[in-house]
Amino acid sequence: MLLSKSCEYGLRAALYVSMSEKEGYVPIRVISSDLGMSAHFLTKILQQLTKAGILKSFRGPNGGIALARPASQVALIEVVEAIDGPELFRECMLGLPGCGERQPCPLHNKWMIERERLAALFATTTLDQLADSSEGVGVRLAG
Amino acid sequence: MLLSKSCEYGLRAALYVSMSEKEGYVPIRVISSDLGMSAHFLTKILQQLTKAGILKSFRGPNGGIALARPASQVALIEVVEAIDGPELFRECMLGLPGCGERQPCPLHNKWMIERERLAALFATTTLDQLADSSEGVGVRLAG
DNA sequence: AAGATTTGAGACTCTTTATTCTTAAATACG
DNA sequence: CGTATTTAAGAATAAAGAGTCTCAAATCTT
Ligand code: SF4
Ligand code: SF4
Repeated sequence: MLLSKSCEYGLRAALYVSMSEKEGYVPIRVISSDLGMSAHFLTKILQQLTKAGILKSFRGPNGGIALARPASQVALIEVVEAIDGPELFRECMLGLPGCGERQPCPLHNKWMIERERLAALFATTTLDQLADSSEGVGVRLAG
Repeated sequence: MLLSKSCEYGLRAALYVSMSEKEGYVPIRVISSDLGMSAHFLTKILQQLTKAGILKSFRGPNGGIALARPASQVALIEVVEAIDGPELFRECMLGLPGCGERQPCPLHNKWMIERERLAALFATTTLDQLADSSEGVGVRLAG
């Protein structure tokens, strides 16, 4: 699995928030309901994004979560690394320590290229790029 | 994590076998010792490769495992799919069902390209290509 | 002030993956 | 035959990930 389930949920929720037209905070309950997730579980995941400075939260009635920055300034890689950590973009394919530092295997070069492409894809894609797509059709975020 | 730990171990062991110059069967105990793995655990993993027709095994003294086919005819993707299954090369990045069939997000096209590149990398690279590398220096398979 | 709403934090349970352990089956050799 | 060697199979345990539950803290409304 490329991304953990928590990470998938976090990304989908972040996209949901960036797509919600209203200005204020969106209750987690609403998000979880719309995306078919457990509210408790999603709350836990979104706390990680809040701690990472990607989301901001507000308690009480009319509370919820919102993007801490404009969607155009949140790259997907920030969400991924906040939840799954940076390992995916740094690890050796065979799980060996000190990737490529000594005796790199021929796979190394090819893998590095793919890994960098993957990192670039996540780093250059922002939430608003996904949210603005589909020309009004709406991005599918639930099954 | 791109590949499970079992899969990493299986790949490393398969590379080890394809690099061992001797003709006969290599005892799992020797492999596990050289690669710093538990013999019991590796045995279990290699059984999956044997069942998949990638390795052949032989019991008793002078027994062990060997490639069922020449290393030049074993693509890495076979090992990966025998252990981790084909999900990695088929799944949606956000874990949504029916990837791309309806309302594909803009990430979809980019992700499909990367996924296909990844699949191609595993599909076109064979064990002997890795084993023959490093011009005698030897491929590093242990930490 | 009182009660309702909503996130924060953490304990807890369940499931999957990782790892170890035990026993059986096949093979070689004296 | 009897014993040592080695894989096969599967139970048992440990660790990590996924998901649930409880309670506290902040905030709003009345
Ligand atoms: S060279 Fe290949 S096997 Fe060695 S650390 Fe890099 S990716 Fe891993
Ligand atoms: S379009 Fe994007 S989000 Fe939708 S299924 Fe394909 S990869 Fe997943």
